[in-house]
Amino acid sequence: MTGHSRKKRTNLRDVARVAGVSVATVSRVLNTPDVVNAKTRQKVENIIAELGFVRNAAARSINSGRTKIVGALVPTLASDIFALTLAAIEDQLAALGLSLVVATTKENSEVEARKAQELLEIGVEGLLLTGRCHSDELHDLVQRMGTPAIAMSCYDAGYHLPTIGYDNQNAARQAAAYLQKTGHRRVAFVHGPAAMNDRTQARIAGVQAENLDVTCFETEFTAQGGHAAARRALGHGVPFDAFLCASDVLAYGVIAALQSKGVAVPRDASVVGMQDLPGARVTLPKLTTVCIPAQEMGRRAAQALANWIEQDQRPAPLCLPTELILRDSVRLR
Amino acid sequence: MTGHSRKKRTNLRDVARVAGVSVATVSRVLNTPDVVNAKTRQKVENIIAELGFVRNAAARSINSGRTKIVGALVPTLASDIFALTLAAIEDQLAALGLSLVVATTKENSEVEARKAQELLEIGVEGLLLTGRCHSDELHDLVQRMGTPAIAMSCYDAGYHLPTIGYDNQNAARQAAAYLQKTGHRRVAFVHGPAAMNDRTQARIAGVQAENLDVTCFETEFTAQGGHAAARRALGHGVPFDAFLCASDVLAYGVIAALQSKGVAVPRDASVVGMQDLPGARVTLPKLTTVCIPAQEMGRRAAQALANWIEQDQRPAPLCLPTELILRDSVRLR
DNA sequence: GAATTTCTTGTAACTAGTTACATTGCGCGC
DNA sequence: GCGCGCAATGTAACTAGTTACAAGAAATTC
Repeated sequence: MTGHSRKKRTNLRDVARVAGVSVATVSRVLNTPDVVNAKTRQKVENIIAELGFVRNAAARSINSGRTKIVGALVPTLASDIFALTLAAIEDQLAALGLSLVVATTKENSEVEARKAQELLEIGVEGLLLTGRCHSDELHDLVQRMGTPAIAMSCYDAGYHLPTIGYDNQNAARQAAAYLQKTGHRRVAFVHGPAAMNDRTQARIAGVQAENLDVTCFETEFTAQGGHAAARRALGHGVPFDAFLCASDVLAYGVIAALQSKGVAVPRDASVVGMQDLPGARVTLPKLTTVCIPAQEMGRRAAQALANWIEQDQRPAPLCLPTELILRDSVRLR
Repeated sequence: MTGHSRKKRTNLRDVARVAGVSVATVSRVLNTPDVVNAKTRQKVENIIAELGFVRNAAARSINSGRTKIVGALVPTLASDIFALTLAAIEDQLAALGLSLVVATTKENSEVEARKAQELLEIGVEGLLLTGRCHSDELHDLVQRMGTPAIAMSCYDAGYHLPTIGYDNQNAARQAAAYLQKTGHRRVAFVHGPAAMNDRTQARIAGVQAENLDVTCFETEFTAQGGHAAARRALGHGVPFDAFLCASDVLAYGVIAALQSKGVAVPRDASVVGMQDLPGARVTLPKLTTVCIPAQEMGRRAAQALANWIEQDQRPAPLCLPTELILRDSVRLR
């Protein structure tokens, strides 16, 4: 008792008493109904409905060791990309009889470790992490508990956890290579905070791998951030041929800023995004972008984690292809 | 045992044995450390760290009756609005020592009832629902279990659950009234699926409450949906003065469709959104919209639910104000 | 009709914590 | 030196399920 009157809910023993059977029989009605005599089963089921009995998963998990919950740690919920991925994860997990608990880390590895511990206390049977940058504390924890854990949104076959994601460096490089091929030279790379974010760092490396004159503009990871970055870039002296954005959302802001300053896209400057969010088809001009298979990744990661949990099969790292989607925001010079 | 070797994790009794103390002492070290002798406490804490002991929340909750988890049921995760609200909820709950489990309903009340049952089995101590349209089954369940539950995204003081949200009808009416005042007459109202969605229905009613010539266009609840709806509207005969959108996201698509068809916004047609998402400031033109306090609502709902859970104080219904944000997408006729 | 098998159900132990109550040992006053 | 109070710790019961095992009843076999 916690003190304040928390009236206890009807439990399995209540059902047994009212139905005039043993607790084992009620438990069997719930778990292996076919071994129970049809008449008894019917009676018990009626009582269950009548009393509005709801199984206590905690008590259940204490014996079975199973909670059927998996946890996901993402930097934030307030971002299309994670929302899209999580939606796919939740969907897939639900289809496999698992629930999803979400915790946000705010790109802070201390917060991440703390939330991971909380998730493990709750009894999550698996963890989905974002990226490859985690505190030692978290690694230790996962190691010790032996909890299946998959890192998403990145790919590194040598990483100590299976990664299910895509090649950030290559994705950025695809965009950069295209800009080069289409005659662009002076490129502004607009990206979110790079500290503690291996994905952003990889993308920066990818852009710099091409023979372009790249200037990086770090900004908040939102459309407004993109807007601000583009305005900064416009006041930067020699004009840029192209704006390569580490996210479509940034690109939305960049396009708006450019157009509103009289820089026509793509006539005066090209813009390339990354992610291929649903909204990228309805910008004006339509956004040329590198498609990152966020939903596919979510599905695959959820499926792989479920497999790991149920069949004890550690998944192989998986690198999903990213693809340059040509639309209308790049001028062919 | 589930069969396949699930090696059991170290538990409180292991810690007690290794530390040479009783289980009660270990439990006290975890819960009421000040009643334990400093030297003993130190010893136990060392063993806990050494063995990497992590408390089993299920076993814990079975006694205390507390899980410190609350559940949220939202139509989908793949939408800015819910993502934004959930982010605020998660934030606030975390600050109050509660975790969030998210389940999506796909706007289907059967799915919703099933997921609610699952959440209650897990032992959520409270529920956050979206809107006012739920199956009897769900109502019964909540009633019977006596679980605190709050309906969000709507306001209805007479509803049997406390509502913490805003007035959808009035929000839409604010936009419609503004369009009327600024000389618009023929208005296309672009909205998402209305069946099973009390919020959308209320918004339709709100728009129709003003003295305008309104035609409704139902479409998918995405930017692409808005795009498609606008194109449909353009082929509708007499041109529309204005497009009122039930969501900013729809408005993004509408603007893009109009501009790409040579209909200048706001010169040839005005566009008004609803929500005031972060992206609404960086459309071109900047979007005039009705600000819906999604994050504030999330925070308030989380706080109110936590209060209800901890102090047994059922919150009063709360209607947050919506506000028309004037930007550049409406022409003053 | 007895023996064996199968079906159905019950008893009680078990999971991993919490906690009421009992016990121990120590310091202190008288 | 005895009893009192108090702090620190231990014992064991309790939570709500699951499940191994036992046992009784019915069906089948010989």
